[in-house]
Amino acid sequence: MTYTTEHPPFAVTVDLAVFTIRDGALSVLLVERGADPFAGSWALPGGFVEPQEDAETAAWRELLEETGVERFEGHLEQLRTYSAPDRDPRMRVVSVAHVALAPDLPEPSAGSDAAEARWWAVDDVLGEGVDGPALAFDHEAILRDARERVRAKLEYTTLALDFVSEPFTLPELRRVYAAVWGVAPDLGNFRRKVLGTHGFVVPVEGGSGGGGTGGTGGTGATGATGGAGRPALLYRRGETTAVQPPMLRTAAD
Amino acid sequence: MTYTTEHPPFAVTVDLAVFTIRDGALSVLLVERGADPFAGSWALPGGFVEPQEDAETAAWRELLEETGVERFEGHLEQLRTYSAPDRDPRMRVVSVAHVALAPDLPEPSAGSDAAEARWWAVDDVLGEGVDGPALAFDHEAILRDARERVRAKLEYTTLALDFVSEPFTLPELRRVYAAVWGVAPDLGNFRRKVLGTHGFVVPVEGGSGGGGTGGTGGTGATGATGGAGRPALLYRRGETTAVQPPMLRTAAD
DNA sequence: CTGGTTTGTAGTCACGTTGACTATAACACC
DNA sequence: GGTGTTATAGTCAACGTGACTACAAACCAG
Repeated sequence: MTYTTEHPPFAVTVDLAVFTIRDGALSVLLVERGADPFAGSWALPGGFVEPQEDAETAAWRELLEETGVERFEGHLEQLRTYSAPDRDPRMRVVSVAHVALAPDLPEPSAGSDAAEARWWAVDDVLGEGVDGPALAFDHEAILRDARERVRAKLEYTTLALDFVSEPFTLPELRRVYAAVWGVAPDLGNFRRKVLGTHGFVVPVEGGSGGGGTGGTGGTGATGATGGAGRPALLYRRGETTAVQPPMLRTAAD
Repeated sequence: MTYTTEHPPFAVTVDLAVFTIRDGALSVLLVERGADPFAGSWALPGGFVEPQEDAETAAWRELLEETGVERFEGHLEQLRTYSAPDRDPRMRVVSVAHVALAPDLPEPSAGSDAAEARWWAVDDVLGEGVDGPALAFDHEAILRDARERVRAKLEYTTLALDFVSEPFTLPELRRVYAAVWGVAPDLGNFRRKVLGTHGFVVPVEGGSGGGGTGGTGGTGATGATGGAGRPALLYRRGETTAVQPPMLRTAAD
């Protein structure tokens, strides 16, 4: 199909930096490109915005398609728009990049047009002198911006909650911060801040993490570590989305 | 001229929320639309992105055209992209909105395609039950987002410096915060914060604001108030761009 | 079932920053 | 040369943080 316009022709796409925590590491979903340009390279998932949808809708659609999940529990927000004239050698493409956060998702199906899709530890992609894959287009810059956005928002919002599934434990939540920032926040101070910020988390009625006495149904999904140590209490997310004053990251990376 | 593509055809534009402080009020540059749709309404300045430029370049170009100045001393950054399918009744237009800040600029020339262009106090445009003009398209939402961006960034960056021209006085700078936030920060605390943040401002050698003794050339541009009171010292901007911990706004509006 | 280990929980304390004020200095204008 | 206006300097209690130490609870191995 072809179209005609009286204005400079642009293609508008969305690109997605989908983050999750896997094995204690901040990870991002990448797809291997099957066609030129950059065939064989890895790229952020994305696609064209359809005529009747806005960028966010397109991002949600691509997200569902690429991750293969039916119902996405998580967070999606616009990052910024990348519009360098030569960012795609084929044509003029303006891309509205988005950031998505999710609790541990299943290994993606290699579906659609991508040759393959998998999770990569972000440090393996952006790290200095690491084995990581080269990213297509300007996706490395996008990924960097996206990671910085997530790091920053963890400070002054409750965004970390979107990385865990309910109910969760405080140690689980703390591991999110550790994965994203590269250093774990101080244990005691972290508890004080999270529990002291009204509406950040709410305790689950009589819920203890371990498989111990009660057995109210908790199968043991609690401990990411599973085994030893005192079981933690269970929590759900509260109403609050802002953390004021912010929880500052302790430097690293 | 017409173009053909094999992808859904989009027009890509930039819209600009250009802010300045005029008469102690945060003001924005609006143009009156001369043609339909929304003929007679006011709108944010903007225009099409040309084939060989990126969005930021286009924004700079439009900024110079619309304000009529040759050299723009100020700040320009991308806000976010607005892409609702029906935001422009004529065709599919995706707009990359930008925020620009500048010291008091001259009254704009009504040049180019706009019927008229002038500064509006933002409170007259966004205020409840005020006389202000109705904005075209989704420009009211963009303006709201833009104002919030500026308000927020004043807290944790030295962005306020882009509203004053050098050399400036601390009271001048404080009036910027007052205009943007709607309330003036406490005088003493403001001085402590600005002067105590290394690299926020640097004193001008032997520069006193008033027209008093020295007369080093200072014509009296210093005092926005001009007249009475002890003249303030002059400063220039420092190297720092971040304010950590942030200077919190004291609520209002 | 007992000891060791692991992990979570509770509480302390010095330090820095803020927010609210009070007092003083310097100039312009009348 | 007063007099009012505006800038500058300094004080003090309250709060939140960062860094630690002590304590409690459960799992696992032997």
